[in-house]
Amino acid sequence: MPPSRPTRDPATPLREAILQEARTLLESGGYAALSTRRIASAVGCTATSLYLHFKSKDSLIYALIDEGFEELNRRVLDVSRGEGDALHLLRDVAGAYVAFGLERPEYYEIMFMLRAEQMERYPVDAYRRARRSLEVFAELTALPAEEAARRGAIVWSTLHGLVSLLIAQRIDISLDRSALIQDLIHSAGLGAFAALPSGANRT
Amino acid sequence: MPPSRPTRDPATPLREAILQEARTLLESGGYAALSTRRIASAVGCTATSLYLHFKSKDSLIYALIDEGFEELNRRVLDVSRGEGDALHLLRDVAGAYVAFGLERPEYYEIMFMLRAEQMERYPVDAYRRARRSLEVFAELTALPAEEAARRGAIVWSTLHGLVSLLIAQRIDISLDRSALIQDLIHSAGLGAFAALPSGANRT
DNA sequence: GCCTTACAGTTTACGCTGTCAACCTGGAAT
DNA sequence: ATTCCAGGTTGACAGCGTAAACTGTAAGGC
Repeated sequence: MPPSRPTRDPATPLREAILQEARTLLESGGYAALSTRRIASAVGCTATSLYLHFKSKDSLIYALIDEGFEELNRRVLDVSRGEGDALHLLRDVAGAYVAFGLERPEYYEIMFMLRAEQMERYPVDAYRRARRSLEVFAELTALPAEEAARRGAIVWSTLHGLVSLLIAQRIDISLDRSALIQDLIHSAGLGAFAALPSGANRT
Repeated sequence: MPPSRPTRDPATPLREAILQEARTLLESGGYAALSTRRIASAVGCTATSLYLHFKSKDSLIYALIDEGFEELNRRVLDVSRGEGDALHLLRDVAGAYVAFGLERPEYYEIMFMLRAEQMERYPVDAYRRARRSLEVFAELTALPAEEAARRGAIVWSTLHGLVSLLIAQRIDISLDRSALIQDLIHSAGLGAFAALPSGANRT
């Protein structure tokens, strides 16, 4: 006889079903749409069942964040292995970063726009590993480690500023979006390679 | 006989007392610490009394946001009226913006870091008026309106990126914070004045 | 002096949230 | 046959924003 299935399809065990529903809700309504009870009722179980598979709601969200970083890393690292000089590569990488943010704003939101106290329990080392793609900005500068790290952070800040303001709809809509993005990516290149007061660089 | 005071000190009518307590809670615990019930119990009234003076919790927060913009505008406009060439003025203004963000992170949070759907009801024109200081970035470039607006948005994005990542504690703490800020402000100057592919500019 | 009106607050309640403790239940192992 | 346990459920708790109904008090008009 078949191994006695529960009411749910065993091909998608509960944990995966919960994750899948969380993805759907996130993509359709952003972070605000994620609630344990809503997930549970869509999946066909009770809210507390969620805690059999995830330590907390936060840790469920961390799983989604990980998925987001996986995609971001894939996109960025793909592009970073392309051809061309460092400046053009950096612009391509920057473009890939911005594209990810604008194409998957809900993922970007939980990855980079949640307030710190809501992220407290996200393991620091996991976060560092997850942010792998951000190091690419630094590496492309080919500067000494500390200088490179600073330039990388500057590039990241620059891109993050635009992406988060666009997602939050704070930028004047009368501005030509793609021109703005182009200019800013160019500007990020300047931030990475142009002469800064602090030292080593090339024009 | 005295005009029969209610249990509360009439010198600070309820609306002001609520605002004051909201300020205190915001400054001590950020947006997450703001709850109608917590405010009410600290003030000595019920949660629903709040709705006699504010349309909703959101509109109470808008009042705080307005206060934040008032301070930001004061700081930025003060500096923008200083002496020096446009580039140095822009760096001073950028410095003032960043300083505000880092010195009043809880205000910065509700002003610029809340997700869009939570801000939906903030009147668009009020928001435009509130953001007066952001136009300074554009004005200092002394470029044709459209180009200036784009450059201004780029500068703002750049600064916002750094401030929001610092506030959210996403930037590697091993980096020298003030050097980073210096570099980024320099970089924002480049974004405003350097040659971009799109046209009019000066070195 | 009495009645009306308006205001300023409270009580109560609704539906929502994340989470915990206790309970149940069906199948596998002893 | 009995025990054990993983995987679920029920019920509850404390908190949230907010709407409706109620209460007490002050001021104004007659």
